[in-house]
Amino acid sequence: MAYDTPKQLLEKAQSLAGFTLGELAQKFSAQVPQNLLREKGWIGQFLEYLLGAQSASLAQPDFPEVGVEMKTLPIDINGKPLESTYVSVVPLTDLHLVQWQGSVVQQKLNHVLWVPIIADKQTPVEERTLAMPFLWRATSDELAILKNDFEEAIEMIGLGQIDKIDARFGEILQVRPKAANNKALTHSIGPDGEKIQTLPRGFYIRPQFTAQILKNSF
DNA sequence: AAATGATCATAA
DNA sequence: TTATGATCATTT
Repeated sequence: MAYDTPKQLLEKAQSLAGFTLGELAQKFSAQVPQNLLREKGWIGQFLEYLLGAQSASLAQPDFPEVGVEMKTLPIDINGKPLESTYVSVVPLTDLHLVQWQGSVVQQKLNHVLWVPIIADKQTPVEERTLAMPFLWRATSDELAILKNDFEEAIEMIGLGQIDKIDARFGEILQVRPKAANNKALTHSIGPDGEKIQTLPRGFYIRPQFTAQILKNSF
């Protein structure tokens, strides 16, 4: 399944609105996990399957043919986001080669298909309901903040300050651990340009910002 | 309650 | 190992 336009993808996604994950799973003979403890990405992967995403596990948008990234977004009954949104890994080496333009973050956030799911934790996974998906692009103001957050993080890492960055950095885009556990290590560079070991990190969008996106879209 | 840090599954 | 898909769990 390939799409000719973002709108075609949007309409496919919108055709799923109002159904529960259990109903959708039954149609496609999929098994819904009892909880997400051991399958935290199940909902996102199931939606990729339903929409026919092909570029699984590649550092590019889910639907490269139309340039759209799909993100599931858990919300409560009032439409408030329940979690941050993972965007991509944070580059920790060869920072001199990294620019906002062309970065994985920029490419993915250029055009996003948000798929909100009413997913209060007390609701069993199979009873969680898809809300109305919508396409989103950042405004020029939002884009400027995203770019600034990205560039500040990249600059600090380039200066060997990765271990000075915590989740409080970034107005919209934050940097948090993204690893199997807190013993997992990868390479970065230290204050004197030497090779160091550090925890892998990811860029995440703060829930306060996705709340604004939702508010502006409905 | 919100924010930060830790963690789980899977593919290539 | 590093990328994807994220949510869990503890701290503030």
